[in-house]
Amino acid sequence: MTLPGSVLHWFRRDLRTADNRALNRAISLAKKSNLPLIPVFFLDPEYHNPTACGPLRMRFILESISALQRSLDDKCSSRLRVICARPTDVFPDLVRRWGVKHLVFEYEYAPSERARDEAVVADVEGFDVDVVREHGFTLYNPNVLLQKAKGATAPTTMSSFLSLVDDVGDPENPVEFADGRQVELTSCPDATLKDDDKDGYLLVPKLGDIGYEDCTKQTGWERFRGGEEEGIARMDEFLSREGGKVAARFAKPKTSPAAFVKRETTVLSPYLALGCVSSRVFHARLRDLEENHDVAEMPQTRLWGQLMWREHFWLLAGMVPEFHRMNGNPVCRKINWRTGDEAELRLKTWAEARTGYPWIDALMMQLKTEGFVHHLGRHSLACFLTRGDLWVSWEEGYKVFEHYLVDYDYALNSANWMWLSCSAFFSMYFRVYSPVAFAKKWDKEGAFIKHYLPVLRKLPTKYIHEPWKAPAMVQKMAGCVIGKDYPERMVDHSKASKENIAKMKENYARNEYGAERGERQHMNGESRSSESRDSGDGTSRKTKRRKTRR
DNA sequence: GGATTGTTGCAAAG
DNA sequence: CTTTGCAACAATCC
Ligand SMILES: Cc1cc2nc3c(=O)[nH]c(=O)nc-3n(C[C@H](O)[C@H](O)[C@H](O)COP(=O)(O)OP(=O)(O)OC[C@H]3O[C@@H](n4cnc5c(N)ncnc54)[C@H](O)[C@@H]3O)c2cc1C
Repeated sequence: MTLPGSVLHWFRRDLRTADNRALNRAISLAKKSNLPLIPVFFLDPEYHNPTACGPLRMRFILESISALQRSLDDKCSSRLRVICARPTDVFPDLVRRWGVKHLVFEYEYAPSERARDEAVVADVEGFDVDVVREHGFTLYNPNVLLQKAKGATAPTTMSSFLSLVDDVGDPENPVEFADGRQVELTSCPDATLKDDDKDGYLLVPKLGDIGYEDCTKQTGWERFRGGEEEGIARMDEFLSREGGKVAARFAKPKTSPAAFVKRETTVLSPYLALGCVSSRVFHARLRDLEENHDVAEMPQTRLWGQLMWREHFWLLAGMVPEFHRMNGNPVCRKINWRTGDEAELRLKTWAEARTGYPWIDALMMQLKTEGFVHHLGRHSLACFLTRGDLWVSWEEGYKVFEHYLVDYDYALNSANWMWLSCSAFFSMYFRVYSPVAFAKKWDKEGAFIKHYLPVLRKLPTKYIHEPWKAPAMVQKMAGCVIGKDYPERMVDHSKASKENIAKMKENYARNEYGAERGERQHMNGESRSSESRDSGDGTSRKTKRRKTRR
């Protein structure tokens, strides 16, 4: 049974009904042409598999699409279809099956998603399908920013990005669901719904259905629930703390990485990463807030600025090839990270929270049990793995974060790992986080450490940051013998960090980058101008840059 | 071309 | 409690 026609809205990182321009377009097209709206989400084995995507993030995604399904049922009586397949494998069939006339979706900017979208668009080309795309994941259409940018290239520092934003002005205002209009759409014929039901499209699968162990039995850890309503509620709650004063005086480096009962940042990142909350809605709320309160903080550190970091990194991620890797990435310094068995072993020890440094291991436990770590906690983890202590490539850390974080985001994860490893954006490599001193600064009493590392709970506070210093008797009394109940330190931080600073110096002196740095073009599918092709001397191009000194 | 700037370190010395 | 070494960094702004 094929439908005479339909409008397909493909949900990806826009799992919301509010301020969803693409969805609004789909709805108005359906209305105008009297066709049913068919919303679809793909559980794509390329992304939604237990290797790349851990159970906490998977659960968050499933919760978000469940919430979306309910919301769409209520708001426009259009059932969200959830299809377990690669979009490129099934799109032609779906177009035939539903007689798709219009395919609508929001742009994504990461290369693999871009490639997938191009493939799908090519697939449906032969079917006379009108493909409609909107920008909505970020505050700005990247091309609008690039048009105003110097030399049409993305800025690489925050201050120049901010002046660009200043030039361009505020982003477009958020829009209401269905542009605030009444929604009465042509309903989908029962026969079609029946077919879709038979194929299992009408229900959101459970974790167990798609090859995951159920992790919902874990208790005692903070649980971040997916969904648009949850995200909006979280935003509202944060912005109303002390009548907005908390948000108004927000200063990122002053928020505590050790706060776990009540978080000191918004924890909107997972909602922004999946589009449960629109960045433009958040932005508009912050603009409001700043009009009604005195805000003294620097742009970079106040709450509004956090969204600018996101915007900044997404603009770059759409321009820079191999943004999530060192090789082939023109903004990333080439650094001789450790390789081989020793690198494997170190990575494993770090990832299994067995470094022997309570602060680092507690943070890793927080990552694994909750899928979220405060920004400065991520700094500690990332610095330790890379330039601080272990000298293991940031790409390995990236993958571990991708797996465990509920807020995993291609651009933000890449950019921040490069930042922390002094591979890009930040270069003062002698500023090294100490796993002991930094812990003492933020987690003086060790409450955070004890919460996430129960084995250390009975240890006197005096030794909580450096348990190896506790006398044997004290260790025994606390039921925490070093080398038995809790591991020996894997490295001596003061020794390792000094060696690594010296190595950094050598690596910086080589002045090599992952690729030649030249003109770049945003890879967002609108192909603004004809491609500038390299003349064919491909491999011989040096990745060394002119040195200014020495 | 030279000065300025850069979200968020640490430990030791004065 | 402030300054300095770590080591001279890159990008941008005039
Ligand atoms: C090694 C490392 C890896 C990271 N990986 C990710 C990731 O995969 N996904 C992710 O969302 N964030 C990542 N971050 C950035 C940052 O730590 C988180 O965005 C932030 O901690 C989320 O908490 P929040 O929502 O409470 O932030 P808030 O301080 O409340 O900020 C609000 C929003 O601003 C944006 N934002 C905040 N900090 C940054 C930043 N440094 N860079 C870019 N955007 C920012 C986020 O969208 C965030 O939700 C990473 C940071 C580091 C150091």
